This record gives sequence, structure tokens and C-alpha cells, in this order.
Amino acid sequence: MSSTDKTPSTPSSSSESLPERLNFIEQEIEKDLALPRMSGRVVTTRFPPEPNGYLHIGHAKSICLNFGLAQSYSGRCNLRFDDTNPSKEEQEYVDSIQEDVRWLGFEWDELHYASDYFDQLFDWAVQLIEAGKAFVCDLNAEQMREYRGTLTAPGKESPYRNRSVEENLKLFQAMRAGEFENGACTLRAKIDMAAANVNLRDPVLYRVLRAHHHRTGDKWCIYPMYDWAHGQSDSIEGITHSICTLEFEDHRPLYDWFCENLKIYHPRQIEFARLNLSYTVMSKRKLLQLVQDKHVSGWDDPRMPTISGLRRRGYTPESLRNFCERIGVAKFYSTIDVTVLENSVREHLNAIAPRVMAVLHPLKVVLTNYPEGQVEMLDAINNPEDPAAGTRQVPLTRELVIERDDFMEDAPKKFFRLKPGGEVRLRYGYVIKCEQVIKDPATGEVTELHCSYDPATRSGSEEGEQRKVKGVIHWVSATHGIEVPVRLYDRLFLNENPEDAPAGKTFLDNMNPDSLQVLTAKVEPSLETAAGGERVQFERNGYFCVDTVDSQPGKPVFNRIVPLRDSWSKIQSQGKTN
RNA sequence: UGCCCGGUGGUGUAAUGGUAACACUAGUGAUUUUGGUUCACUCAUUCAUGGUUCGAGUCCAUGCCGGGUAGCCA
Repeated sequence: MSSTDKTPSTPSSSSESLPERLNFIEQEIEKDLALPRMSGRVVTTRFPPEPNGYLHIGHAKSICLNFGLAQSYSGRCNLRFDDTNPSKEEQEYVDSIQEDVRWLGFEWDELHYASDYFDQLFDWAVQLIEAGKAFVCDLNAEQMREYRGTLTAPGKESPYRNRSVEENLKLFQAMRAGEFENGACTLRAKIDMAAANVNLRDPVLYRVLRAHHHRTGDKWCIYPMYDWAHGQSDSIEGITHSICTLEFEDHRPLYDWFCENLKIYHPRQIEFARLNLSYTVMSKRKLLQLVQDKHVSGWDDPRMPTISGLRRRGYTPESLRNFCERIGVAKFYSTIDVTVLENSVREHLNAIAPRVMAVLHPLKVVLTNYPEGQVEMLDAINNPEDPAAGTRQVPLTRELVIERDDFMEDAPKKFFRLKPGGEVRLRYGYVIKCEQVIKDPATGEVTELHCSYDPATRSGSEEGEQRKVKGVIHWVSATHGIEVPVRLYDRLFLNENPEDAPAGKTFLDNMNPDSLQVLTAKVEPSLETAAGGERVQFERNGYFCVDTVDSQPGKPVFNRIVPLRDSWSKIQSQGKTN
């Protein structure tokens, strides 16, 4: 990958200038720019996922940060897979991660794998042993835990800590050669068992682990630990600023110790707070559980906070980048309200999504004075926010469907839609008046409305436009509209913090049983040919996306991305309807 | 109860010793052939107490509160 293949949609590529307000990382970088270690270098970052799951919106924050920093400073950003634990990692994840990063609109300068550095890492381990700073330890996991001490009490030194350099060298080679069982021994750094920072109490560098690695196959039976691999990988790639999340803060002294004792280029690690979203779980483990236990249809279920789920749901890369920009970067733990995410996508879709009429819960309307068999093609504006989007024609016929919610028999004062004897305008059409309400005699349910239309009120005509009524509703021809499956998604969890479960319960008990509602809607005939991934606004309703998996040519299936803001429901819930 | 890191409106971020700003939410009003969009207005003495200073959200001290941390995970 070269830095010249940036995708055109790369954010803020138009101007590489920094925003007037710098976040704390930018401020630190700014200070570092003059440092000797930056001489001859450009700001270089990396996004370092472990390929053990799909990327989620939290990773998007990190991606936007790392790639964004590189763009702001005309620097470079690599994609590096942190694949040091073959027991959890798979090629499927490697592929999905690359797809997701690209879809978000970023292109890496270099693609790397920590596993590319296994030989170098091994040599460095030998170097450390030779310097008397690492040793092979035969303690098992349980013993090591005992020797480590506690948060308040110092640890004690391993009985194997003082083996000779020669013996350590021989044993380490034997580890590599496969002469030990899994877990039989480890290579540890010799630092300080009394250190207040537990990470410095002779941390493990290598463990014996017989597992097939997705890249190196069966070449290795020892694998480096994160701490031993990460900083050195950064160093090899010339990363100037290694941005990671807060939980690695305590590891920084170790990161620094390795670079110093190996006498290699020393990048600077800077930590930031990871993203938390209300009504959402973000840990890979929990997302994996949702998938494995079939609470969702897969990693790309449109309700998932994964990048692939959001993509399938219909979110745009622009809206996600915008969201990441909006939430900021800081060092303290915070939770972003999901509505911020929802507003980001509304904002973008409002600008670009073509409007279309669709009735989700149809109620039949007969225009009693409209000639049978007559079809009028009415001009409809595709996007009021974008005149260049032009117009289209929608067929008006005698029999229509309207939204059930747009009719009320006993309407409160502030209900501006159809009521018995009341008038309303059919969007882009005529003013109609409700003359008769037909009900199912058995259940009392309203099954049909008989209305008259006023031919003098047609939209587009001068005198027709003059007729103002309070309400305008959308509609679809009962005879010309087509039926399509529509999936209404709601948040996956009922609780703002899904982890917040009573004793004995888990986040799974907080799942929203109604997070998916499937119905059949009646939509404009023009939608028959909508292609997978296409996004539209169902007027007065919400933004929808043609599902890329379940749609067939001529048979689109719609996913609701996000509903429109709805001030009427707010008025209702506040009881201000009169 | 060691070590590390944090505490600024309902939420999230700014203010780098000099008038607490921006965005979102919420509320009110205006516009509107989407109860959408857009526009206007309203909403904080910065965890607490001391100290330094002409002046402190910012510096210092103490306290309180929150988070991370004892994998051969990352």
C-alpha cells in the first residue's frame, strides 16, 4: 500500500490543517515535533487490532484518531495486526478488519503483522538473555501467581531467576525447539519483583503454546506476549506516537523499559479513554456471545454496534467519522448517549437521502368522488435539501393507503392529521376530507375511510397551492404501490448500561425483546428496483436502507436505519395534546 | 488498601494564570405541503477545603469521589 492510494472519500483530506482546537493528544504531538527523536521523521501512527473479532464502533474511534492524526500532520498510519495469540485469532477476522477500515474511508500506508517480527523478537529476547536481563522460569501459572505478590505486597523472586546466561540461552533454544510441554516454562524479563507496578514484576515474554498460527503456521511453538511484541513492533515500523486505550497506561513503564534496554527507537505511547455508548455493549467477548448464542443473526446483524452491523443497517462512513469527531478524545471515562450516534446519521442522511412515500401500517382510504380507474401522475420532490436531486412522479388513484397513526377518531386539539369530518392534504396531491369511517362490526376496528377530495386543491397548481390546511400526510396508491418487507430495529438493550444487571442476572437479561419488528409496508412503485445498500427517507417516518443480504432483484427488503425526530410523539408522551 | 490515571452544565469536549466556549440533549418561539429540515432565544460561579497571586477551572496542599491494575489475553 502506498500513501498515494488514499480513497477519495478520506475525511478532511481537502484540508490537512489542524482544527483550531487541539485534543490533548494533538497537543502532546505538537510538543514532540521539535524533539530529536522526531528528526527526519513524520508523525507516524498505527491501528493495531487483534484479529480475534469484528471491529465495532469503539474501534472506529481509534481508527479515526490514528488515521486522522496522520492526515492532520501529513504523516503516515499503518494497519498492524497484533497476532501474538494464535489460539484466538483467525483469517476471517483479518479480512473483515481490512474491509471495515477501508469502508470507513481510510487507507493504510503499510500493512503489517506482529507475526512478521517473530524472528526479530526472538533475537531480541536472546540479546536480553545475554545481557542478563531475562531468564527461563519453570514456575507454573499457579506458582507464578503466588510469587507475584499482591497489589499491596511485593512479590518474591523466582527460584530460577539466577540461572546462568548459558543455561538460559540453552533452555530458551529448547523452548523454541519444542522440547517443553505447553505451559511448562516461560521466558521472563528480570526487572523487579518488588515494583509497585505489578507489570514490572518480571513479566512473561514468551510462553510455550502449540497452536496453528494463521500466518506462521506451525513454525513456532512459543509466542511472544503483548508487552514484548507491541512496543518493538512500533519501534520497527518507526511509529512516533503509539496511541492506545487507558488500560495500557500501567504498561507504559514496561513499554519504555524494553525500548531502552534493547536500545532501539523509542516511540511514545499515549493513552486515551475508550468509547462507551449507552444501551450498548462494546466488549468483544460480549459481542461474540451475542453471536454465538444466536441472540442476533451474526456479527453484521443490523442491531450490532459492529462496523459491519452499522454498515448493513445503513449507516454511512461519513456519519461515523463525524460522530468520532464530535465525541472528542480525553482521558476520562465517559459514556456517549446513543442519540449522538443516531443524530450523526440523521444529519448526513437528511442531506443525501432521496425522499419517498411508504406506508408502514396501512389503512385503506377510498376517494369516493375520484373517478374509478383514473391515474394521475403527481410531481414529487426527491430531496428538498438538494434541488439537484430533481423530481419524480407518483401515481394517485381512487384507492389509497395511509398510515394508521394519521387517523384518529377522537382526536385531541393538537392532532393535525385526519379525523372524522376533518381535512388534510395528501402530500403532493389534493386536500381530502374524511366523510365516513368504516369499522369492523365485530371488533370495532377502523378498517376503511371514505373521503372526498377537492379537485381545486391540487399541488403544483396556483390556486391549489393557496389552500392551506394544517396537516399533510403521506400516502401510497393501493393499486399501484408495492408490498415490501420492512424491518424496524430498536436498541438491543433496555438499560442505559446493559451491564447493570441485578445479582444473578447478566447483560443478556437486559436485552430488548422488541429490538426487531418485521412488517409488510406499501411503498411507491419506484422502489421496486431499489438496489442493495441504497438509502432513502420514508417521508415523515425515517431513513431506510435496502438490505444487502436478504434483498433479491425486484424484491427489496428494507432496514430502518433510524427514525425521523418525532415531536408529535413527544407532545403525546408529555400529554400536551390539547 | 499499594501503584497509575481522572473529576468543568443533563451529555460530551474547550478554555495552556486574564470575560467559562462549542456541540448534542432539553425547553420556548418562528418558518415549513415531511409534527422532518432550518432559524432565534433559554439552561454552569468548574468535586470540597485551604494556599500562592492584582487575578485560579488552570499552579500547590489536603481530603472526597470515580476508573484501571495482581493472564503463560490483548
